[in-house]
Amino acid sequence: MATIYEVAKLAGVSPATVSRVFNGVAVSDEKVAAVREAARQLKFTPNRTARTLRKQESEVIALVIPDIENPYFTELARGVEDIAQEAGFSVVLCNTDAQLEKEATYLQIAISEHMAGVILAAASDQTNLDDIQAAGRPVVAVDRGTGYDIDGVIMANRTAGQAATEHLVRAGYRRIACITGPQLIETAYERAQGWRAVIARQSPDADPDELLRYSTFRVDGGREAMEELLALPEPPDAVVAGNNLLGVGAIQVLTERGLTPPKLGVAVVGSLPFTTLSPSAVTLVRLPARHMGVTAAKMLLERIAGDDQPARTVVLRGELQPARSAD
Amino acid sequence: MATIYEVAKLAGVSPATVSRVFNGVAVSDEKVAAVREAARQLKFTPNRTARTLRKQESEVIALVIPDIENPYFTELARGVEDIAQEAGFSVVLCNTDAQLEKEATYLQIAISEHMAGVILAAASDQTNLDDIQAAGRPVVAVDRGTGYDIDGVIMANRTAGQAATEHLVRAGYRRIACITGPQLIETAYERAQGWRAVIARQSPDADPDELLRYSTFRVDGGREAMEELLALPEPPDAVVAGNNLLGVGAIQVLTERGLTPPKLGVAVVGSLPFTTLSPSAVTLVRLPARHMGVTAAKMLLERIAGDDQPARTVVLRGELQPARSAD
DNA sequence: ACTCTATGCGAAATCGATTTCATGATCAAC
DNA sequence: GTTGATCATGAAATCGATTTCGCATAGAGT
Repeated sequence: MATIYEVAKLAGVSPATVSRVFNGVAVSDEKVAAVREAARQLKFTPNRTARTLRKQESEVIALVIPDIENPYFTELARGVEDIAQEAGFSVVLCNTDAQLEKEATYLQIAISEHMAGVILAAASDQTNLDDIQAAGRPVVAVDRGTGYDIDGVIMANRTAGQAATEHLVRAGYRRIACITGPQLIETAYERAQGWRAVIARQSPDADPDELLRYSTFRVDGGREAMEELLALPEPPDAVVAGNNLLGVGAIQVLTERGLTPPKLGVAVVGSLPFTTLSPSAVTLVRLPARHMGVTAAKMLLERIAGDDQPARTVVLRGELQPARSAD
Repeated sequence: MATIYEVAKLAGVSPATVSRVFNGVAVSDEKVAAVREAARQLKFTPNRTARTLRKQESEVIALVIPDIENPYFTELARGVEDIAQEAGFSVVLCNTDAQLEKEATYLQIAISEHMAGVILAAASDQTNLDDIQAAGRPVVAVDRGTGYDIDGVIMANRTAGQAATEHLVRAGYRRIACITGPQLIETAYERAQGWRAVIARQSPDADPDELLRYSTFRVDGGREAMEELLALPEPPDAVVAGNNLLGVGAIQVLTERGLTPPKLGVAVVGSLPFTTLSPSAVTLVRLPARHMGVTAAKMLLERIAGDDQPARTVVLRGELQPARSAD
């Protein structure tokens, strides 16, 4: 816990010079050597708090996500972390539980801790970014939009929902249900829209909503919705799950009832990283979560560096990984 | 981004008084009102950096873990977060990838950002805590020990390994293998020791190491080890997986080969949160990860509050959840 | 030889809060 | 009525780094 003053005294220079040595400003070789030696002896580590206070910026970026227990978001986090690390930034992970209040708290903290920027997977479209924008901190949206004109990286959700559904159609399924997340969450809604478009084309007469379930983006939600669907007078012969956890829930229910895919067709928008199912039995539209994190982090770093071009939105596509029927 | 000085001026008081208002020190009612009103008008939020610098402590605790993509650790993180939140602390999650170097970096950051304390799942037993101890910051070990005499919360790993193995024995399996994590990681080693104890009792003549595989604590590791075991001249009829991800990997391989449990018996030390397998087919020794986080957070908060009783170690037990053979 | 520019470096100001210290006011006690 | 204790309050010091400013020295240009 040595300070710059103690190092200065030991090295026989001024504190300013010590600071210069550690910030790559021109200092004579002999003084550099003296300072480094003194710093080594005292185990000097610059106090980041003081540094941040003076410079009015820190090398920390906040990653604000709704569910840290969802592997999709941890994968995203890995992407962010890898890029940030390289650039000398550290990442603090903030879990909002999809609650606006917690989210607001973390955004305030980001401001008052002078964090360099924020990557935000918004809890809803109600998120208020006025304060953080007023503070001049860059924000990059991931996974979901925010209603503000800021940089963002999103998935082609509608397309993904469509691809998943179409693949089930091609595989011969005829009564395809859809389980997705809360209706007010854009990703959930869009994926359902993709599903709906295919259904409408396929069987224009059917009431689409009969086989559509808005739920939570969690395993429980998938289980409940799947059970509801199976209890219908005329149950579906296939289902599209709107995210990884819904897929897990749905498949759990199916497995328990002996309806293991492909007996009942399952397509998931997202990956099943820890599935113990034979990987070939379920159709996936894999979402490049890590890549989303990487892209967002790069954009944020550019903004932090002062880039002020107009806001960009990057759209990433999922990759269809079809189930192989015979395995 | 108003400062305390601006608030003071607007309210017609000194900055000291503004600080007092926000820290619950006695101030006359009228001045309190004036300050609050001024703060409201200016949207004043205290600058945490300045506060931290002056007070030499912050309301942030670091949670340092080896693998943020492992649901075991995210569950632990949830436990920590919930308790910390209640107490007004925020948690920053630091992912070390099981690399000593990254871990050391994060520990340095914890010091130089004046974080209030650290909860650490050590990357190995080589972790150096000298600096952070010298800085007087409390550290609580989770999941794994550290070689230092500090508070800790660990699982009864040996017992868990034993329970998992015994259950397979009772279920009638006779050639039980074990896949565990890196030998130098205490949890991996201990769980294997539990397995070994049962095997030694059961078949004293057998060479235990033939059926023991040290691997990584990841899905890949489980896959590889399982494949190796199946390729043996005399393959096992059951396997104990040393953690959740190894279990996933092993089961994946088995499923691909039509050896779905319980055809080949599987017991996992840990949970399979996102398994799509019928939950009853695999024996689990569930580890209370969330509870571990909760306990660790409470201990850390006590230390932060100044508690200096001798170091405590809390041992949590896994809970056997037997596979039901007929389902 | 003389100006001009560049460069190294120390003194001191600065970031924004907290906290110590001193002051003056209020009130109870004797 | 004096002493003493208590309390609200402001001025100023403080936390530890960065950065501005100004000075002194060195080297380049004519």
